[in-house]
Amino acid sequence: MIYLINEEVYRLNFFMENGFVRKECKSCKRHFWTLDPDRELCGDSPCVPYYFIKNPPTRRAYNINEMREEFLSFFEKKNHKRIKRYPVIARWRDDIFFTIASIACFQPHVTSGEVPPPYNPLVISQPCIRTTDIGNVGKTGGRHLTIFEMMAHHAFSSKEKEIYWKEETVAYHHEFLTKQLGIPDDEITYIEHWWEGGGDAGPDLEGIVRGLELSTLVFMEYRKVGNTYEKLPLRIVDTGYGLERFTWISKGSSTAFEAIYGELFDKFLKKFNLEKPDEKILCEAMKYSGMVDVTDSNSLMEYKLRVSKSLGMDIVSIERIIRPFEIVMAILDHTKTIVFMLGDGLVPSNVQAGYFGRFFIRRVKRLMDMLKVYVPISELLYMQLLYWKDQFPELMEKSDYILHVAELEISRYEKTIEQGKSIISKLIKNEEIQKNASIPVEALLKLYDSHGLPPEMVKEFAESYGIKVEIPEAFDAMVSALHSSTSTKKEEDILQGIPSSLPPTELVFYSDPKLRSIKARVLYSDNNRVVLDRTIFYPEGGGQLSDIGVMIDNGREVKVLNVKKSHGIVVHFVDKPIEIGREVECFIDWQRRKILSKHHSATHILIGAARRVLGDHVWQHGAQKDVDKSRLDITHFEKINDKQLREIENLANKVIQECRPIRVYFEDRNIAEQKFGIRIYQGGVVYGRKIRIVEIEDWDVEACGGIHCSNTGEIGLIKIIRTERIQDGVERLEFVAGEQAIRYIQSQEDLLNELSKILNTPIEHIRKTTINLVEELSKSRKLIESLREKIAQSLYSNLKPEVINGFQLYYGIFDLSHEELLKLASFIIKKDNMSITIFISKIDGTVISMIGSEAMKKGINAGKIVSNFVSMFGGKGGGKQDIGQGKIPLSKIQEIDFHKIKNSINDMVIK
RNA sequence: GGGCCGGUAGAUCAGUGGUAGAUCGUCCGCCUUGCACGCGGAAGGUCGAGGGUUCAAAUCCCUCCCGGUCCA
Repeated sequence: MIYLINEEVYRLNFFMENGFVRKECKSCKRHFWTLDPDRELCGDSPCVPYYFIKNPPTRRAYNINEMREEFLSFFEKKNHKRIKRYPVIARWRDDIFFTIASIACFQPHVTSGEVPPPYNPLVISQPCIRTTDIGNVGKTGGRHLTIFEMMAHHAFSSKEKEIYWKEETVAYHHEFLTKQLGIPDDEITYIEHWWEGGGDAGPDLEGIVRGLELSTLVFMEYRKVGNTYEKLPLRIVDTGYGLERFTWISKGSSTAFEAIYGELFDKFLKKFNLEKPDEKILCEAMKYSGMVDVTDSNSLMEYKLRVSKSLGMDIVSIERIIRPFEIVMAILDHTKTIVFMLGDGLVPSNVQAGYFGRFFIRRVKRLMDMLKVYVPISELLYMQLLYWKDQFPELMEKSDYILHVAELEISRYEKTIEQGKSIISKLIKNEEIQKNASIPVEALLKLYDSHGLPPEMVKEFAESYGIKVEIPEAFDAMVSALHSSTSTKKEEDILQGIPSSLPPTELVFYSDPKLRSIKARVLYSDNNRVVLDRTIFYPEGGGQLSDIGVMIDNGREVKVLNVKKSHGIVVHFVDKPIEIGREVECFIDWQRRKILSKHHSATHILIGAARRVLGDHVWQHGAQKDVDKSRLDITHFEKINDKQLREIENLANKVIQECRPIRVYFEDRNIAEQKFGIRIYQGGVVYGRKIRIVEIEDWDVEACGGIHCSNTGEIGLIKIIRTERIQDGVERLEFVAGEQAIRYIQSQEDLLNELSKILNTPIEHIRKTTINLVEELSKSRKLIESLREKIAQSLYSNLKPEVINGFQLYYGIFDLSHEELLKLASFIIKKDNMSITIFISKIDGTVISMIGSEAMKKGINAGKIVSNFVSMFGGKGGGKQDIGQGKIPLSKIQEIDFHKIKNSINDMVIK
């Protein structure tokens, strides 16, 4: 729906009064505003090459720190409040993993109008991570980066309060570029554009200088609803000034990376033993790199030809010179991304945001492999940390964690690849594959899906063994087809059929959490649901189970089985209906409530303890508070060892013994964030202007809707009962608290007592006794084995075979076990290759037959001998040619007539 | 959250219902001035745990534990 876009929205007084003219670009047909009436092109790449290279338009060169400061202090002077950066991991959002723009820090709560911005107007330089362009990083000289800083000034205007809007925004922008940086005003073009993102939309202007888009000035005022746009309650100035691009243009260096990383770039080159390519080649290559549409191979070829022509060199030679340099740029970019991700507490994992941490680390490793260099990744990351330490000191504080975890990831990756190679070499021994000398697609899919081996790696490895591998175009689609059956379960609508006119339920469990009973009026009821005007029943939420209890309706007891909340309405699930309009008396199961609140408070204590023991990267990943036991999932990069577990447990119990107060209160969202930081969102995304804070004094603060104890002392005791790794990077702690902890310890004690009785030894000796027992068992096994050999030997010498047609028939009923008979038979057939044996155990009716190698060649079949035999005596059994086993009922043993057996074997021999 | 693959000797793994194996490593012996190689021999196993099916389970079924991996 483009009806909102007309040139009027861009026709600013600022342009009119300052002599700008509106033109259409001859190349891309976009409209733009300029002070140069003769200009025909918009000035953006790909319509023009970068012509700031070796030709910067600014008054002077800035390094990245200087440029950031220049921007922030400029807007401070214009009455903007400078605010601190947000983490690159967007934990306050449930729709994105990373902070992708400065405005992302304020979505959705501020942009929706629900929560006021922390300051208004404000200025920020926000590090952002975008993974979509990862494949292009390095190839475009710096147009694509996975991590960049978005400098921005934001103003949030409402009907009540106007801050500023388009005119001032463009004026500020223009003043910053011209007066502050010294860019000639006729070199700046403003391209008209329409912006949409995250459901919001509005017109925007892109600020372009010498082929480089420096900034985007978005005027957010619509929300996209279906196919139409609705006015937002706020009008938001959402600007984005690319710090790296401003720095680049001010230096006029051949690539942005030289501008961003300065001497770090040279250090990386030195580390990899690479020379910087000839400046002339580099400049020429990068000048046109902005004109490449990386998704279009024609455009790429065109670009190569153009560079080749202008340098008078062939494409291959240029590639050979430029390619390693491009890879180093990608490594520079990715290692910075890794430092920020890990520094902001990301734990690499196979899921969600953590997956990207792993992905980037593995990618750096692969890039180094392409360069055929090996430098420990931790060295590169440390160089990044040193480079950024003055600007982002908080990252250096996390250096131990960052370096350790990155190396850990590398070693995991190497292990996967190593194992992968052995899996592939085994696979290619397969006959079918040898015959066709190629690996089929299904196998390729399986290698990736089950073993994580990228098809490119399989191809490279298999082809070194002469096995061809063809990777189908649709490989990714085929992978997702493998998982197509995955169903996303829909959340059932608990309010279905309930009139929407009902008022929100008054939540008495918050205002008076100690109340055990209350009278309330029934506003709605059907067969299994009741809605009241007010309730003390805590609904399921925040990982805490609901209260249960009863409602008394005029002496009649109605059971409350479960309670849920949706859109402010608390729905009680009950076992029978109640007449609407009745007043009922509610009683909650107080014992259960007490245990649940203990478990909930214990969860908060534990996460505080885990963070102190394991590190700041520990975040709650999920939690469930049940009656019997509870569990807390936390992010951590390796298995929690016993010592750490004890430390966490001890620390948690220390907090309990200190009887710290637990305060629960509602707080303004901005104030809470400023006071306690993003860390309060352990339990996930929380909505609303006022949020409910649960604060354990000097220990843990979280935004949480649960019911808690008022003092840590009430919990009494926390016992962690086990840990489990539920996925990479996420550890589950199962624990019990209060009475449940005591009960647990008692049951452990019962177990020990029982063991003590069984082993007939005091508890202190159980350990040693068990060790002895296991050793004894092992020794006995060996002894039995050797005795069986001996029995077989001695029995053999006493056995006299009967000769039938040249075969030696050994038979008999013995007081021996199954295993002993096996030994005996196997001993005989090794000595006598014309032997046929058939033995029966008097102990359990086992029948064993084995035959010598020559007898086998003559067609005797031990399996058949046994099956014939057992069928005669009502047993079961069978086997292969060389061995048969079976069983007959013990009662039949006295009926055994060996003549019959001999006859049946005779039949077999004659056949 | 939903799949898939795997767990057998110290290590790497083979073993599709019928006597638990191979290679490397270890130890002993031979050969050798010595070492490496070579030759001969030996030790080394709760077949991840528990339950079930079966005359018979490393093997089939169920539950659990551990590791790897993919998708959302």
